[in-house]
Amino acid sequence: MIEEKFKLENQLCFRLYTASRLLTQAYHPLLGEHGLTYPQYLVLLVLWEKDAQPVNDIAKRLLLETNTVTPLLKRMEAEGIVTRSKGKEDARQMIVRLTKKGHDLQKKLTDVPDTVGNAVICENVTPETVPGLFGMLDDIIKQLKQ
Amino acid sequence: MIEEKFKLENQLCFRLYTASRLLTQAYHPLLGEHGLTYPQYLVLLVLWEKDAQPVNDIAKRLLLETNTVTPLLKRMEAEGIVTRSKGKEDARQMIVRLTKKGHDLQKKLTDVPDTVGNAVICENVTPETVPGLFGMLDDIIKQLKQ
DNA sequence: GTTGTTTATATCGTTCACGATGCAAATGTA
DNA sequence: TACATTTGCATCGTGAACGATATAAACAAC
Repeated sequence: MIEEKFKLENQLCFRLYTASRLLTQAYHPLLGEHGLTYPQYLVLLVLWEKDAQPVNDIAKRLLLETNTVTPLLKRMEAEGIVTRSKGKEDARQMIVRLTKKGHDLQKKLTDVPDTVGNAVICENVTPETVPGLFGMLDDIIKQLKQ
Repeated sequence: MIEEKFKLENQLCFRLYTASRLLTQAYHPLLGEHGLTYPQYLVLLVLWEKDAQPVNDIAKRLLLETNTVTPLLKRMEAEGIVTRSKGKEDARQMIVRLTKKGHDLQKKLTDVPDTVGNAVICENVTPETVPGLFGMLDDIIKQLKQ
C-alpha cells in the first residue's frame, strides 16, 4: 500500500504544475494567432507597464533568470516586437524597448485577458473566490522566494 | 496608463506559472541528489501507486502527451529506474515497470514530501487552508480539461 | 592606476512541453 | 479476406527553464 504522502492527489506541486500548463495552453490559440508564446506575452505585459527596461529588470519582474529571458528577447527582436540596445549610462545593460508592432499588439490582444479569465470561471472559482486564491498563491511565491 | 486587465498583478496564470516553477525548484536539490528531475519524480509517484503501466496510462494520469513522456521514460530507462517492454496482449503498448532501483527510490525519498510541504507553510497557507486551495486548483484543472 | 570583485548579459548543454507527423498494430466494416 | 480507420507510441523541430560557465563593464581597495 502506497503511503498517503506519495499519492499524486495529495501533491500541491502537481496541481500547480498541471493548472499552470493547462491555463498556458488556453492562451496558446489566442497568442499563436499573433505569433506569440505565453512567456513572450508576459514580457509584453512587463513592457506595456513600463517601456525601455534592462534585461535584468524584466527578468526580476518575472522571477526568471537572464539565461531564460535573453534568448526569449532575441526571438522577440527577430520578430520585430522589441529592440535591444546597449545602455548609455551603463554599457553592460541591454535596454529592451517596444517597437510600434510591439506596442500595437496590446490593442490586438485586448480580448485575451477576459477570454482566458472566463475560461476558468466555475463552481469554486468565481470573482468572489479568486482574491483568496491570489492571496494564497502570492503567499506561496513569497515564501519560496526566501 | 495601462489597463487593469493587463497588469501582471491581476494575472492568475502568471501566479500559477511562478508558484509552479518555484515549488519545482524546491524539489530540485532533493531529487537531484538521486539523479531525478521533477517530471521523473511524478512518473515514479504514478508507478509506485501501480506498477507495470503502458505509456498512455502514465501520460493520461499526468495530463501530458506521450511525446513528452516517451523521451522522459527513455531517460529513466537509461538510468536503470524503469524497464520498457512491449505489451503481450497489445503489441502497440509499451509497458513501463519499476526496476529494483526504481522501487527502492521510494525509501530514499521518504522525506521529500514533508520537506517540500513544510517549505510552503506560511500565514495564509496552512493545513487548514490547503484543502480549499486544492479544491480551487482541482476545479480549474477540471474546467480546462473540458 | 593596478588589481580584485561585483554586476549585467550571453553562451552552452540538458531536460522538459508540445504541435506536427510517421508508423505499425489493432479494430471495424464491407 | 480486403481495406479503411483508429489507437499507441515514436520522431522531429521549436521554445522555454535552468545550472554552469564565460565575458566585459563598472566599481572598490589599495
